[in-house]
Amino acid sequence: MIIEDEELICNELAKLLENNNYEAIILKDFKNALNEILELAPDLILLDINIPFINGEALLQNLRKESNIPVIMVTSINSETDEALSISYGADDYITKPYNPNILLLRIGAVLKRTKTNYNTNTNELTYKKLKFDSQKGIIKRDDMEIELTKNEMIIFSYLLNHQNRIVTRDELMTILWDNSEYVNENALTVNISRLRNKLKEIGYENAIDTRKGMGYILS
Amino acid sequence: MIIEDEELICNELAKLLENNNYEAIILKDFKNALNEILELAPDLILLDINIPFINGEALLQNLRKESNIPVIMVTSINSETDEALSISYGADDYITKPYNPNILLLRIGAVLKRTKTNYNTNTNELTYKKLKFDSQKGIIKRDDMEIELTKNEMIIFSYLLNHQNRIVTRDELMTILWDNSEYVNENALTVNISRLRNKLKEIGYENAIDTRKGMGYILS
DNA sequence: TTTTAATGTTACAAAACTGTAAGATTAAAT
DNA sequence: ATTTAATCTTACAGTTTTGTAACATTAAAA
Repeated sequence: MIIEDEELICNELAKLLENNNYEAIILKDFKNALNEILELAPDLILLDINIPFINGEALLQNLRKESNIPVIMVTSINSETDEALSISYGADDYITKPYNPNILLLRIGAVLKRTKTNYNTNTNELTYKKLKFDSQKGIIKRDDMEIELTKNEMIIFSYLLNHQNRIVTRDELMTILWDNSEYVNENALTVNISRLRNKLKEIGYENAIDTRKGMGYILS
Repeated sequence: MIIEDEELICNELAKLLENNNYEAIILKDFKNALNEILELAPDLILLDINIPFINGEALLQNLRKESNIPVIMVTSINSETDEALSISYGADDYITKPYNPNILLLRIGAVLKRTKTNYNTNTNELTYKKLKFDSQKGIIKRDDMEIELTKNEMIIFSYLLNHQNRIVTRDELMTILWDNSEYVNENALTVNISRLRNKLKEIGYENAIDTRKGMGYILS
């Protein structure tokens, strides 16, 4: 979504984006910007701070209360001052006019890469293989199947998910579950792992958690 | 933390940073980079991709599995090609050599601003006033006080926190709590709100949740 | 001021969660 | 092949969580 008052630049930008396989929307009704953004839910916003009727910074601030849609700020101020810095509060990137088209594309690509998931404030979903994990509600969905995790199961699964690449030791898990792992039965962890595995099995993930005897567990 | 092989540039950078009230560490042992980073836990990393012994991209990828410490990629490739784009996977920003010191400072400031919290994979903390909310464990801390929320309380509190600026309707809360709000007693929500309020009171937040009769609730 | 609908509180029982213990299974080491 | 330590499974009981119902309070409307 392009938010920019100079029509010439708008069209130029839209053409550039469309030539590079992006879909471009030009926002016209500046006064209703926030609602338009939230309704259209663009993947990324190019926001000129110097547009009439609205204060770009304020718009960004208000937007950030509702959503983390990536925003690249466009400014015609060429100075490298604190002013330019302040612009970037809450923005994912910024670029100064006149911009080099290739650099702009590069930055758009980079921002999209690093924010490609989870930019709605309320979705806390992580993805693993084909399943979706809502770490807020503790629900895992796969196709039309769904399981509900308890708090402990959630903590374990989140941790394994965040460390997919390596073996997670039992001690680590004990620590994140109970902090002072001395007061709780060693077996409590094993039982919780067992319960988690049973639930994962329900949605077809028979061997998701792999035991490495003497070392720990790993998501496989 | 500066990861860069040209000593001249290293020192120049360190001086620049220190003159601007940052603390600079220069990484020497490239082969042990990942461990050093994780141990020293810098607030931000300036990473040159073209350093001997390690592949900057691979290092970034491995780092990203463990932590979201902000990384600004430094590249001497001046071309605006896909190559440069690929560099930015997982990086928070990138800059090409030779860089303008002021622009670099600007970018460092911007990256720090937008990532100032939560760059460890495992902390899910949101902040509201003086309290810290770990949405993973459902724990709210204020000073040395601490309360533990149940799943329902967590869902409500998270939602209010993510919509601090506006009134949240009872219907919205019913929907996020029970999806099909018809099967559950209207009063169940009221009771859950009540329980949440009691807990918040325990840590000194007497009137955190404000009732707007006929409209909903708002965090005040 | 009185009425009314919305929201709050409390107590309670059903359901879910969780650590323990006892015995079973497994993989590595001898 | 046997032993051993690590990990698993199951049943159980104490604890926590949760929706309901009955009654209380509040703010807005009449």
